[in-house]
Amino acid sequence: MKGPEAGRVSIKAVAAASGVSPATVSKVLSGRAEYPVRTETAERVRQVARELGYVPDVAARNLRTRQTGQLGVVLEAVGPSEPDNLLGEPEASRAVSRTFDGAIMAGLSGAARELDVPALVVYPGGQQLARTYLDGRVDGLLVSCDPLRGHDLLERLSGTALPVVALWSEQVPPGMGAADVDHAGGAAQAVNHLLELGHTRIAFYGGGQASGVEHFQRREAGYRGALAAAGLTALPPLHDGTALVEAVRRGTVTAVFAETDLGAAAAFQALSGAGLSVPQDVSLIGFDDIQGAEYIAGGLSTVYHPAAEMAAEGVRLLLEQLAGHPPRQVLLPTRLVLRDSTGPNPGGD
Amino acid sequence: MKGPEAGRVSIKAVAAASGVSPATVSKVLSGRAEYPVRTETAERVRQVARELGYVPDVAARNLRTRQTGQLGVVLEAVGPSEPDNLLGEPEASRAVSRTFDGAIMAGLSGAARELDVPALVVYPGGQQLARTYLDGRVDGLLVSCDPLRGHDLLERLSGTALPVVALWSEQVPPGMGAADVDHAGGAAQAVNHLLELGHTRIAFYGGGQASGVEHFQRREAGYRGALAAAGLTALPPLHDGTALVEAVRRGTVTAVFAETDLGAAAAFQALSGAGLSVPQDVSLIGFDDIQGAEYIAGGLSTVYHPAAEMAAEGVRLLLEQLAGHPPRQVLLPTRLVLRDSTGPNPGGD
DNA sequence: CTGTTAGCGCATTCAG
DNA sequence: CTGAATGCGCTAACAG
Repeated sequence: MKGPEAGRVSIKAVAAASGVSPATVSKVLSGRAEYPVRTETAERVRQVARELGYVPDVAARNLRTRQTGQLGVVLEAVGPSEPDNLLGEPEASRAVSRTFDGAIMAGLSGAARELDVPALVVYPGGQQLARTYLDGRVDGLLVSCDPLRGHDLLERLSGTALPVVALWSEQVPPGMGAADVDHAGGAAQAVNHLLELGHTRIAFYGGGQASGVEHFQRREAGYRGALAAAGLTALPPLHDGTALVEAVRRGTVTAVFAETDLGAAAAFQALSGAGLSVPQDVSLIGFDDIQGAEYIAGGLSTVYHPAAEMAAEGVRLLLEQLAGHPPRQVLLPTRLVLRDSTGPNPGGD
Repeated sequence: MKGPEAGRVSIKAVAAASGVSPATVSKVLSGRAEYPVRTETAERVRQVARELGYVPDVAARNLRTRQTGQLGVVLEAVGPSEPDNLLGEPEASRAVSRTFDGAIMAGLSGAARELDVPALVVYPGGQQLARTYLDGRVDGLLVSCDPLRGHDLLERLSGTALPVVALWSEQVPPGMGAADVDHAGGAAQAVNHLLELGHTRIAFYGGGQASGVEHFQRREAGYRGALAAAGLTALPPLHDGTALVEAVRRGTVTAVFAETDLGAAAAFQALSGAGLSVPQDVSLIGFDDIQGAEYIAGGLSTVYHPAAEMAAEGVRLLLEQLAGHPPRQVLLPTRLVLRDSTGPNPGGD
């Protein structure tokens, strides 16, 4: 039984118990080949260490080696107690990140595990505090950017010696890595899908207040780009349910690309409230593939948002930087998820 | 300009620059009253520290003080790369935690910020690895319990000197704190709401495979308890859409309490596919208040699941334990969220 | 009130 | 191949 004393076994105790010096124990347990130790001795030391329940003290190790192996994480959405935003940030922005914080953590954890990062240090201050990330707690920092405010932190960090990778950000100060989702590309996938179904009158549903959110702007840009590439022009964006219903009734639009799945849900609610059906009267496609998307609009066609993959990529990028490579910027590809809310264009065009 | 050299300013440099000894600097910057320092001196030291951009080295501090102020976190859902479960864990279990990991992190972060916890250390190994949490990285550990596997880890941890608080767990080994959601109470709130609307034939929708999940069992128990308290007997549980539709058509049930919001979404889909409407033909209430619940079933009445609050409470409990208080177990109250999927019982009874 | 001394536990020299 | 000596940066004890 190792017992509660396990934490108190130091390298010195192991050394004494196995009849070697602390230095030798350290060499053995470091596992590194550049320290030649007789196999026999090494074996015995390892055995004794195991028996004694030796656990290396990371504080001492960190102090000595001047690094931790740990990566820092700044999450953007830090909970209900976060002070209200002074900039009048649209609610949509926060909702997006709240939706994906779980996925972010999952992606980070998965990558960390695979790449042998012993721990992730989450700074609870979010991006509010100008606190220091340079206190030696971590070797590098992942910043999950607020679409509206993230850049401040990045700017402040850009002068420091701390390697940084931005998540959810395409543009970063020089010297930083970045991983983001290809919002424009995803929007184009959605629009192309509708085009292939024969639709030509395709509207964008969303925008309005939330247009301050860069991701959504890129989605709209992707939508416009895909239409332009097909020789079509974008219709005026639909900002609410009544405008949508009206446009569908008039036959002005036969398909709708919603900014988000939640937007698609709202659109569907307006539509079905007006007696219009999906996809018979109008095709509907969203963006995000949120949990429960299969229950929206009788099974929502949408674009998968690779938040977890992006986070995992961020870990890889940061580790790359720590290994001395120059920072890179990466855009993660989305993927169509087709369910039942999109169908062929019934009309002539 | 502090510049990239900020991290290299040690307490010794500050001492030299302000003409005092390192110890005095330490005393000043510790801010603790038990070390009396002349206000004048203190002022000067602080000033110099600021000018030099001094940042305390946590590794050194941790080594010296034998504590970190940091709290460890073991999240259960650790992403897509998690090795498949050998126990045949129902998908539902994972879905629940994935849904709430974002909320958990938000709650932890918020509480950590308010209570001046400098950082949360997330162990990426999840509950898979038997890795050590005793390496001095953290002063205490929060374990977000897998409904099925969490207890193993808790057992293994219960012999150690590390203070532990379990999240999402009612029963814990002696000596541990715990915070959980009051699933049974929440279910009772839902059922009581239906009873107040005049329903007496109230069915539980869910169970089936997922019945291995303790939380869901407690929800069902709460449902039964509330009915029993009203002098009613529970109906046979409905495990799928067809059973549900049939029961409603027969008039056997007039109201349904679904195990989860996602379950409610599935129920609604089956119902509306069969031409039945909510709440006219049958009232429907869920559990969780997931994002998008307002779009389920035309606005789902449900029970708010205080995951973030539970996590925040966990931080408080752990800090309490670290301060020497005995561990406590806390159940977080749920709250009804009424929307449009529940209505009065139209029938005679 | 302030300075001096002594280590926290480990990883790295450099001798042997 | 192994061991003795050194110090990472800080803070707790004690001496002034």
